[in-house]
Amino acid sequence: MNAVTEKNLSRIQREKRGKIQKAALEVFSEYGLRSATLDKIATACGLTKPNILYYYSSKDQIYFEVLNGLLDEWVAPLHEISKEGEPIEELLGYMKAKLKMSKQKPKESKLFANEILHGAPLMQNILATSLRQTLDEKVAVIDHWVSEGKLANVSGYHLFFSIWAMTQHYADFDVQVKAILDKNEDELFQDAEEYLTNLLLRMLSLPSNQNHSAEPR
Amino acid sequence: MNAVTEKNLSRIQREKRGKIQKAALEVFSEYGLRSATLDKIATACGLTKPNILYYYSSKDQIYFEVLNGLLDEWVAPLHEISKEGEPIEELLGYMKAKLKMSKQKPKESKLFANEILHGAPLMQNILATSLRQTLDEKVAVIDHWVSEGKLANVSGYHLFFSIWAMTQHYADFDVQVKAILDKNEDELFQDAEEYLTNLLLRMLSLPSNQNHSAEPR
DNA sequence: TAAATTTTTGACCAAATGGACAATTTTTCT
DNA sequence: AGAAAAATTGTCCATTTGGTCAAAAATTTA
Repeated sequence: MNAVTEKNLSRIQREKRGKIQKAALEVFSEYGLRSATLDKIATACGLTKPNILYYYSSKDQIYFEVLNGLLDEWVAPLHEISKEGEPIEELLGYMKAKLKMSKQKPKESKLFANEILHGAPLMQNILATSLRQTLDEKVAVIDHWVSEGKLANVSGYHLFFSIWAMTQHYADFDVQVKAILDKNEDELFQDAEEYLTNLLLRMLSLPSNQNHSAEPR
Repeated sequence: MNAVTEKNLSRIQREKRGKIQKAALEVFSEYGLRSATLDKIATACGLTKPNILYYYSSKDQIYFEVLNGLLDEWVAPLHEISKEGEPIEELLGYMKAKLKMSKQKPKESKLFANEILHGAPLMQNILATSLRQTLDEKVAVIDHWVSEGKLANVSGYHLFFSIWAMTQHYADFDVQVKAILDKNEDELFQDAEEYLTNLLLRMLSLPSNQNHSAEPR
């Protein structure tokens, strides 16, 4: 396998495919698969429509590539949760990583949100196998921590659901959030982090364990 | 004003418009505004496309009517939060009302989610005025409760964001939830309610206030 | 029951859009 | 430089789809 560069692509191939994917992310995240048009993507990346179709065989394929290209990155923070770490620290770290992604990658977040919202036709399989397996493992870690008395007794699955929901909310529903709060983005996410840190600390700490060592500002 | 029936519509008018709106909700919530077609709506309600356009002047108008028709119902639980009530009880009640809506009206939830996800072109104004005002009032109530020492010190705005996010997650991302958990819907929402009740209790109770009277199962 | 009104529909149109393709231009290789 | 390969584009096409319209059918009214 002559693997000089990723997948044996020429310089031009790599550049153009990169441009297309970047533009496609913009357009797909704003409009969704169906409402996005090749012309919009073409304009966004300064190529012509037939030129785009020279690099990707169809609009659907571009969408698929973009989605898949982001998947690993999207799930990565989950893998960082370490059995060996201090439970609450690990989970706070996970929340913060997810919140950071909402701030820095809102388009990606919206792309996934839209896909799942409409039945995840391209991801259902991955959700039910890969993601599920990873999550099962992490929930087992949480159960272990709970049984060891290091964490309040909570459902690991629902804990993850709520962390996902609350952090992604700031990206996916940013229009609503910004319609209600005037703060600039930095302030907003700063406040959100404080709020969520406090929330998790209170929810996950054992009643006895006077471990309320929230970072002082 | 001859207001015998709603807006002076004949029986046929009322029936057909109702059918169309119901079918439109199905189709729009599944596909979104752009991907939904009049033909799909027509099939879903057993009418022909021109017949639908006899009752509504355009596809956009149907969408607008459906969205607007649901708005009040959607915000209603917020108004139920009473200044006079017991703080934690009021907020738990709100969460439960929202969770119930996720269970019983997932299509409506998805419709709103999709609209906001794509910039809320038809609702931005309402979000920034009506919803914002209502929320400001309720946040003032929360601030009041906090200042009176009846509630732990939390940001009212972020509290509402997180309640929205966590409850709607079970409707909007049901595909993902169901790919990970095998439970049937009743069990799932029962577990979610327990989890969220516990979460809010722990987050909102004052440290001193040994008010952990979670409902025993 | 006959006229007037409302409702329904088949046929049709124009715009939008994903995609095909042959011809041309640019780049790479020898 | 010149041939070969890769990249780019203008043009075109078929399908989808929102919407029109005149005629027909059904309902209401007088």
